[in-house]
Formats: sequence, C-alpha cells, structure tokens
Amino acid sequence: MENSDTFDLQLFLPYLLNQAAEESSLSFQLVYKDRYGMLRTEWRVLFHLGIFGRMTARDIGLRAKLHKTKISRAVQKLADRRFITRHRSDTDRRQELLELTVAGRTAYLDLRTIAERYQADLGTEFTKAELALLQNMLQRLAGKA
Amino acid sequence: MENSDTFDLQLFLPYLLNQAAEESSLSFQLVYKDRYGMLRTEWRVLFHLGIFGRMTARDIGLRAKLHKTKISRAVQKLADRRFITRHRSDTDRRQELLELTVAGRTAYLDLRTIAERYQADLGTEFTKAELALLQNMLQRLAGKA
DNA sequence: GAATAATAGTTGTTTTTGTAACTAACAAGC
DNA sequence: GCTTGTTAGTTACAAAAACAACTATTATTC
Repeated sequence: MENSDTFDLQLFLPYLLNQAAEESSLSFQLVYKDRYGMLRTEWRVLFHLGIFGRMTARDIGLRAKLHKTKISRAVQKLADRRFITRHRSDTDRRQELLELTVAGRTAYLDLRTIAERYQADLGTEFTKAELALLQNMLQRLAGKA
Repeated sequence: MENSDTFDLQLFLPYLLNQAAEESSLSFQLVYKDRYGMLRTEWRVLFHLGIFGRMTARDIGLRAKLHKTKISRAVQKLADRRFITRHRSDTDRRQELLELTVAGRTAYLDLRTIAERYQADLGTEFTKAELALLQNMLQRLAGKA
C-alpha cells in the first residue's frame, strides 16, 4: 500500500476556507439561531435591511449572492415573526418593498452588536495590518474587489 | 425611516469567509461533481485516504471535523462505486479499515492534480508571502494552528 | 465476571437546500 | 394592441444535511 501522499489538504484553499468559515461562524450562529431561531439566510436578509434600509428581495439577492427561493423563504419567515413588513411597489407591482419593523430593527441592532464584538475580538488575535490584508484577499477571492 | 446603517457586512469575517469559501469552491466542485458524481464529503474522504493511506471512518472524522453519519454515507457511496474497500479490523471488530482501490487512487490523483493546479494559479493572483500569511491566518481561525 | 458505560458505525426522521416549474406583472417588437 | 419575451417572486418536488435513536462491540468498574 503506497502510503502517505504529499498533498497538503490543510493548505488547499477551498478546503481551508471552508474550515475557517465554519469555525468562525459557530459563535455567531449560536446567537442568531438560539436567541432568534433564525437561519443563516434569515440573519443575512435582516442585516441587509438593517444596513441599507428598504429594499426588494431581488436587490438583496444581487448583493448577497443569494438565490431568490432562499430569500423568498427567509422573507416569509421574517414576516411571520413580525421582523419585517412587505409592501407591493406602486411603480412595479411585481416587486415587494421590504422593511424592518421595530422588533426587526431591535433584533438587528442586537445581532450587529454581537458581530461588532466578534470583529473587535479579532484585534487581539491579529494586527490591524494582518486583518486588512486578510479581508482584502478574501474579497478578491470572493470576486468582490 | 432611519436609513443607511454603517456596519460593513462585507468585512464581517463569518460572512466574508463564507463568500470566499463558496466562490473558491465553485471550480473544484465542478470537477468532482460533474466528472465523478461526488459530494463534498465524498471527495474529502477520498483525499484523506489518498493522503494518509488506510484509515478508519473515525479518524477521518477527527481530522476533517466531519460528523460520523456524513462519513458513513460517503463511505457507502464510495464503496458502491468501487473507489474504496472496507475491512473489519482484527483488533477491534467495531472498526472498519478503509482503503482506496486502484480506481479510487486514480480518481484521487486526478482530483489532486486539479487541486494542485488551483493552488498554483493562486500564485498569479497573490505573492508567496501573501498566500503564506493567508493560510496561516485561516488555520488559526480554523483552530488548527 | 456480570453490570454499566463508552465507542464505531448505521439507520430513520426531520430540516434545509437546490432545482424546476409556475403565476403575475411588465417590456419590446412588430 | 397583440404576441413574445423578461422579470419578481412563489410553490412543488428532489437532493442533501442535521439530529436522534439504534446495533454491535469493546472497556470499565465493582
């Protein structure tokens, strides 16, 4: 049996990125999942509305690279839980304008605080320069820079 | 409506890492999925056996941080397709020793070539030093360094 | 050495995701 | 203005992942 190959899986980026993404998501997931019963797509939609204000499902999809069915389901659940409101657009009645409710904004602000704390904690692990480079490289890898 | 928040989602690591991971996986996924009909867990199991030689499902799980049910099903499918063989261990009859067949090793070597090419291509996008730092940071984030 | 606990792996059930087909509204071409 | 094509969003069905419960075997403890 020709044992022990030399390929280093731990350095293979599609693998390594996934491991890092999974690990880094754990603590945040714990909050949005356990505290708000949200799924990943749901907090993302919530954040988009929190950050950019009123927008359509289509626009969220373009920004977050999310498929419309995923968004449709997230929007339904968020609306059911009264985190967002939906209003058909006057200018184009196919579109729906989504907006956070007060409860939605409260949840968003809470989660945003957690996210900011997470980011701040990274400062103790890495230098500012390291972090800036990391983010820059990741954005290039994500095709967004 | 209090519009336009200041939080930068694009720099939030759990989000950014996921976007980068997803994007960087696309091209590789195309190969293992379309060419071999494999799922993510399946190529990972294949690679572990290719790299480390004979090992048990348990050991793969520990190394790859994969749940045993995922591995169990991946192993079944890989065995069905004659990419691996399974032999009950003599010293502990609960364990199963997994090993690549010739066909499995061929598939592994093919995929490994693709993976190596991917890594090499990164060299045109980033400097060696950048890449080394990126990998180091990702490993720290993944809790493996 | 019998009873209890722990481990390796499998199977069944429930959630979640992915994909395709659909409805309703708008746009363009002629 | 009617046919054809496109777009926003939903729904239905298939594939995959998550979670819990299970079997078989080994380890521990009294």
